[in-house]
Amino acid sequence: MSTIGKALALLDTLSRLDKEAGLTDIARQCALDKATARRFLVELEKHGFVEQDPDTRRYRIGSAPVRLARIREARFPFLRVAIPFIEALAESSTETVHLSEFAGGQLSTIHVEDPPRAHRIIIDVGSLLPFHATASGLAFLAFCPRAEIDAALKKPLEKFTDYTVTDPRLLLTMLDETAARGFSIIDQGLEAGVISTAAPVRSPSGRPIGCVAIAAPLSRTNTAAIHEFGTQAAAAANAISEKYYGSERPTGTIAKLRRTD
Amino acid sequence: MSTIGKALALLDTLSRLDKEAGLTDIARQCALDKATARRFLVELEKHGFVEQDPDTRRYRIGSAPVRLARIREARFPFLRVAIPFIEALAESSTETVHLSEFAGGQLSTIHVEDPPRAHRIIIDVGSLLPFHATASGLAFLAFCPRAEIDAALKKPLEKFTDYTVTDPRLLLTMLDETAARGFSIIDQGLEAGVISTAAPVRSPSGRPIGCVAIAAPLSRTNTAAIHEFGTQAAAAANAISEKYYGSERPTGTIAKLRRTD
DNA sequence: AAACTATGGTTCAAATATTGAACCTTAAGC
DNA sequence: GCTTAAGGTTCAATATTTGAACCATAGTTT
Repeated sequence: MSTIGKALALLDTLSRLDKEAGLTDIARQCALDKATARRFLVELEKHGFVEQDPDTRRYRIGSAPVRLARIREARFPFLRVAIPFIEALAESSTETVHLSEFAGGQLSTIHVEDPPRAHRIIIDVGSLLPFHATASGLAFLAFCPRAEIDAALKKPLEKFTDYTVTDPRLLLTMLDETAARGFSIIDQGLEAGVISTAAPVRSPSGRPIGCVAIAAPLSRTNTAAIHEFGTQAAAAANAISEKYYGSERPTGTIAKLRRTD
Repeated sequence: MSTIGKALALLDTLSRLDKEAGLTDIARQCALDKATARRFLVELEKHGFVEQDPDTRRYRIGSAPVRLARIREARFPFLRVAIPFIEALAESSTETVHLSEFAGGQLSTIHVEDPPRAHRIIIDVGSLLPFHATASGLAFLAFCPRAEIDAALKKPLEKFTDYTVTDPRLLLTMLDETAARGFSIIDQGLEAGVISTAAPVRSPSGRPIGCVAIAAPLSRTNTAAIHEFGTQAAAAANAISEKYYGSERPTGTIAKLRRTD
């Protein structure tokens, strides 16, 4: 792996820790030599990507990403555009609605709207969504080129619950259904007792950039309700896509996209 | 320079461009070989720090910084804490108030509040503040250890206007005045017709982490008004510091800090 | 208080990744 | 259909990265 990759992986690891971490800790978590980790941290600090607390000597994410994020959001205001739709969907569905974005080969949760209910699904911003075990992952993959689907299904597929589907053939069938329907459904794939449905937000070229998903307790849903949620998620995803990219629409139909890619 | 440093410098350059840029452009702007720039971009893209538009093949800042920024702000909510004070100051002073943060060896503007007046100073979020030519830069340096002051004044000091002070000896005197007074004043150092005053937000250890600054048209200010603004900026900076770090106060007096560092 | 341990931080020869001139490919312009 | 320019790739030469061993400091145990 390149040096840059290792340094960025360190940054990612640091960001996923619950709190500030010391040098030895960081080196261990990243499987790097202490000297290497230190040089990376010093270099990242020079550019403001990490900060070292002068008292505790522990490291934390710096402020450079905040500046970059502002620029990114100013030019490419995905959150700003999407959040109103997510809020509306949370209100109408009275279930947890979350938005994910594809970046760095992973699908990450970037926003969550909780419904005002005592019993609801809790999802954290920043959490990663496995492609094979979440509605978002499936919805994302279903509209990707075949090569990327195969690549994703070739990796080891972790079994999170008794219901997690890990058979690539079966997953392919589910992807076909998702593509045909326009939204995915995953029954307890990541967490027991939770059923989810999701639809992709796509760029004008048809490529998915993220997903809108609704997660509900299995105990208070039925097939009809889930299909209704899926339809609503797909509508929200399309609305976000349209607002985000202007009135350009994804080229071609879903079926055509899957064939030509 | 390390590979990581070069890659992060590329990211910084990309963020400062007005719009998305092509490979050749980026390579030229960063003084890198095309092959090198490409490898960096590919590596940065893998981790979500840049994105390549699939149609135009141009590159832009990716979404990874947005995720990192969320984490940073959740753990270290500088903007969230500071903005109310900046807003209040803009309202009471009826001039442009801006907040800067030190990161990666530079002082960058991270927030600006414009007053509701037709004639006002315009400052962009993201703009860099030279240490010797801005009130923020001076206020920051004045509370830094002597070694850092010397390092900053040793660099070539650009003359932005006829009024920019570039004599290190004179600047040192101004820094002493700033430290004694608690806020800096710069008369047309960066832009003709603009006078500014600033005070540092400091961590409990006394180290500046950023500045609160007020910028006003020279034509409608006088010495008394500027001193009043300076006092207000210092009060806001201290209030931010206190709220941000809890009730811990910067250790020692200003004079002591300057001597012992 | 001496010995121990854990952490942050540093060094330098050996190992490895990076570099860039030259090359290929594609697409637009004429 | 030729020319130009941009994106992208290759591989030997080269500069950077690596990590075992080291030092320094602070807290803890005996």
